[in-house]
Amino acid sequence: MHFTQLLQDRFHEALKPLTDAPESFASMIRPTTDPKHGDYQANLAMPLSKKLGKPPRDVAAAVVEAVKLDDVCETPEIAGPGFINLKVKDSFLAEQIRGLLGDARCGVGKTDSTQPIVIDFSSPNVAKPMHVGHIRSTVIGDSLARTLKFLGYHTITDNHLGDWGTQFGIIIYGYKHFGDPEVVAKDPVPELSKLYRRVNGLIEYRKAVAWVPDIEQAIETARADAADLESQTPDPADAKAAKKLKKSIASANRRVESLQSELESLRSKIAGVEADPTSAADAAAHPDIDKAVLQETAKLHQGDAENLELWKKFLPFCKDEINRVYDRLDVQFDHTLGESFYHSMLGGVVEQLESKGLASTSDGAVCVFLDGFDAPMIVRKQDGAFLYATTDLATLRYRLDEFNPAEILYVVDSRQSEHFDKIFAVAGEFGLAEVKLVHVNFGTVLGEDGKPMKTRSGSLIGLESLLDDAVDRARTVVCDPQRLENFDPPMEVAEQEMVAETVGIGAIKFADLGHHRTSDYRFNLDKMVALEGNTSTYVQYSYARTQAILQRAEKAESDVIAMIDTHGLSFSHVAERTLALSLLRFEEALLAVHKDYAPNALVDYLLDTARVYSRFNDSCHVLKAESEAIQATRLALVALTGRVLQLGLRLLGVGVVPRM
RNA sequence: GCGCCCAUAGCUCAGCUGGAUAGAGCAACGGACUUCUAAUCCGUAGGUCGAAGGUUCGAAUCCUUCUGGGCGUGCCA
Repeated sequence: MHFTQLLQDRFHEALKPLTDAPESFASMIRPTTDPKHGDYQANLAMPLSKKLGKPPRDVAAAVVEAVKLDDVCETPEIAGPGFINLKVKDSFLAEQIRGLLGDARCGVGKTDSTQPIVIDFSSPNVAKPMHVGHIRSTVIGDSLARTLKFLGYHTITDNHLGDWGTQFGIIIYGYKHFGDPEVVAKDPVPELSKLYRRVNGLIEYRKAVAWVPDIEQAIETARADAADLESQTPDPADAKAAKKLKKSIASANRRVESLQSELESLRSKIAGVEADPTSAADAAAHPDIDKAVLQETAKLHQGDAENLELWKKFLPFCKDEINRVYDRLDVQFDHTLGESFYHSMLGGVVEQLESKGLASTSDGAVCVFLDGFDAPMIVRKQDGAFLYATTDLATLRYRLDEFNPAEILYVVDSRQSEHFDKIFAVAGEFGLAEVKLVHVNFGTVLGEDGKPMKTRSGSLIGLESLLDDAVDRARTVVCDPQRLENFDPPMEVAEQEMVAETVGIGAIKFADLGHHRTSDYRFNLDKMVALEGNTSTYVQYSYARTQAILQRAEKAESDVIAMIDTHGLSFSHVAERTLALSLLRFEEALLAVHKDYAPNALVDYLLDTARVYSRFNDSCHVLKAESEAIQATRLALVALTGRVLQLGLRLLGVGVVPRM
């Protein structure tokens, strides 16, 4: 059901005789912001009046006269300068709600489109622990995939794993120097993680040690700059220059502060290693560990038998590690074609670029120079190694050959915008642009302080511990003994755990998806899991209430349909009508998600519908309804609300529980 | 230097291709429970939509300039 579309079609017909651009005016129909103006408003009379040279209210009257709406709407009203206010007829609403009963799709249509949409998302580096930065791509991509698939599109999800990079050099080095083959064979996943952390810690230690003098020097310079600026006396006659000087001083001081905080974090990292006897001994014994790791990586890429064998042996375990997180998040992929899959195709990509005259050698690197970009896209380094731009081009070509998609969505951080601008530009010149390429970019997850989220020591926060925290908090809330007393039969521990997991994981996903993807947002676990507010808990709770009512009434949806067939469906309270209208707007919410690739449209819709339901719940008693006819309508609304909320949450990747 | 993005209530955030009095949640204050789960609902208060111009019937939304902030910027991904 798509009211806006229906109304637009009707107006389109009526506008044909009045203008040669009926669709542009018909598109000026939207839901009202204030219910006193009805349900929908058409704002086309004002702009149209100028074209026709007639007063807008006269134009509105003419349009109202021409448009055929009597089966759908009450008589339109003309208000203010020429707004046409539309109110959907109760009989039409009732008819549509009747149509939703028994419809598993909740009134949402299916597209005819058959050409696939490839969705590239998550794409972590295996062997490295997943961190908070991976939430967004994973959760947004999964939600888009679920939503598009439900809308009828042939979706193909692909997790473009980083499975061929330095992190394997790290593990291989760790295995060769610190690994115990027996222990690794016995318990590979945690052992490999341990090896990764051990070696990576040493590399970071070395980097930190190397950086400290640079940073100290930089602080000196920045301090001197600041002091120099402060010593200048502003010209009192030139207010603008004085202001600019003040600004420069503030900026210089900020720079000093930021460098100092970086220095502090480096020092704490160094102190951490040196305080631990094992780490300190490691650090002393492996002074060139960073270079050695790069050598192990290079050997792997060159096909060194030993390293290749280790890579083949370890990769499945590294995948197990990330799959554990995906299982917990309930995220699946159709394909997991990592960087290693494209390794053999990279040379060919570079050759083709060169033979087509797109690439040229500059400073020993193979570059593609593009109009409108200062820096070239480098596809092969001086040392012969390929870069991610090369892999992305190879991946694009493979996807076109293999899947013949209409669209490819890249759910990747906004900071890579320029990279994708270049990739898309080259794709055009490379003959790979017979497809809509979209960088579905997203902002950064920030901590409480408004800076990118990190632990005190400066490292990124692990994703799994974050999920654990969320579930722990959800548990204390969900398993509050006072609340548990309300349940009959009592809630066993297993059910409590299930509820805590569903609420905790859902809270993180829902909060992430609730923000527009392009904006940065502050991560606040307390707010996400809170009982009050714009949270998944609120929607999940609303769902649980619908199920409680249906259970008490001992009615399945089929029983409700039978009741409606006997009594009909009609509204006796404004809250019923408002809820009905909201339920029928589900399709519009899903199409809005598709349009901007922005799941927050669905989050907003679900919160609004849950809120409307809460009001309905408050003012319209179901079991004590005044008559069986009224009860039939209310039961229908309750059953449909339950299904819409459940389905909507499912498309966000969020689960529900029957009671909480 | 150049490029991209952002600035909306005390706080966290919405605001669709320009529409009527700019919304929600949190926090604050005042109400409603012998509950179909009060994890709820109702009400009050809170805004010069960073600033200034412009486009027009009409601007948070489009354009220009300015201010403040973030990110990116030739061999990491």
